[in-house]
Amino acid sequence: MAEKIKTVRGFRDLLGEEAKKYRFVVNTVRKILERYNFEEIILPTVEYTKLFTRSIGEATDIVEKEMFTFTDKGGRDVALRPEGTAGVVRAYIENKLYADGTYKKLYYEGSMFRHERPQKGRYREFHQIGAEILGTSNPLADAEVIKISEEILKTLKIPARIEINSLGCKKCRPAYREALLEYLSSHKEELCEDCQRRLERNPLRILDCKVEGCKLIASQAPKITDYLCEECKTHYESVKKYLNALGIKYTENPHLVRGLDYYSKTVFECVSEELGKTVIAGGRYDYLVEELGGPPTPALGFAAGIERLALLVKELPKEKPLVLVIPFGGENEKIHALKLAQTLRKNGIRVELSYREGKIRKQFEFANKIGAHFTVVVGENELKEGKYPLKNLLTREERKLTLEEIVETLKNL
RNA sequence: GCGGUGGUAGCUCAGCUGGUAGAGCAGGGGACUGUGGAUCCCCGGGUCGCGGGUUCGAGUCCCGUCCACCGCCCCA
Repeated sequence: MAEKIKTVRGFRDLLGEEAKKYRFVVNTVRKILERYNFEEIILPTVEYTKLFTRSIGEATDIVEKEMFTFTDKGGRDVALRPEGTAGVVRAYIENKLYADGTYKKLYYEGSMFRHERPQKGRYREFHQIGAEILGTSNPLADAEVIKISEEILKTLKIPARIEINSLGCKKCRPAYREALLEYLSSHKEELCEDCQRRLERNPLRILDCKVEGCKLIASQAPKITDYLCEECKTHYESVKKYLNALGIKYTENPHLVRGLDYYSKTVFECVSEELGKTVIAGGRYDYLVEELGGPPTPALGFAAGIERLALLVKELPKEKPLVLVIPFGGENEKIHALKLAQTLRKNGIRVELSYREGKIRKQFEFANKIGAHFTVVVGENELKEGKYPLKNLLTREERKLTLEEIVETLKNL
């Protein structure tokens, strides 16, 4: 045998149940988003590397070590997208979607790439479905984005807690940062190695550290919510008021910070206890559009990890019952079965025509193996009589029916 | 990127201190020539992840490497 070629590390096939669950998640989320009047945007997979370094932040792990970057044959410095928001914002600016003076609601879906250590629920190619609202600072939008996330989880029957926080804005964050830095510096010696490094680069992340000692220090740290400016405080209060009005259960987590630099004001995460991982996350990014060369435009959005959600889907919607049409005999019977199968399919029935040869017993074993619910045998007797035995494999009950009667019986199951 | 565990048949795994592979399930056929999941009988199938080393001899020991899983970092 020739050398077997395998998938590249961190890349994989989705098939069978996994593929079905994946599709179920995507279809469910799409339906919800379209009910909220989001429009789909189909984005390129490859963008200039600069788009991501500028949006996500130079000092983030994603940019520092996780991007799939390469130079194309024209010498362009490009990358496989590690997330979707940057692309949407780029498209928003490039296509001048701000021109009509309203806000835009867009959703996308597709592969994202991050060169990380693979694990269950974490691959180098993974899929997200996300939505963005560009051009509004109204806290109603923040509440609705969180509402959508909750609705996704509820519809998929996935338990997850919703955590929210506010990261403030350009006005209030610097003061907080300073206070935090001052507090953390006074405890520098007690922090873990990573956090000592973070102190310089991204002190906010220390709040999120999992090391016990750091957690303790973090728990005493000044809270961003105590430092919010009037505007941010009002905004945050409004968001919470709307969430309460919608009956959404959430917990405030003053230590919730996100890994991407572009967030401001509202941030949130939906965390699955079972997975121990975040399944949906998002927030507001009021400066990103401007930083990427567009007009000042407040915006927000979220992204859902499709595989992570799929991993938590326990039950799939019922499929149409499968009918196995079994030709039994020679060429005449095969041709008859071939046409009979078409008639059933034309009526919306899911039909497999058996290509299997041999004894009738083997045909029924085959029917079981492929999970058929019904069988129809097309043999010599049937051609003579014009009636076919429709058998329900679960109840083992069999009735001789005409083709029309079979169609009538199966059509609406 | 760091640490840990593991890779033997399609699947789950056994294989003691080195002596050139085995079970269960699955698969194919038959008992049973137009009716299935049971039972019995028979059968096929493996470069023991890959490469190197030690050895008369390596699935077994050593080194490297790849892959998977778990934890960390980080994240959807």
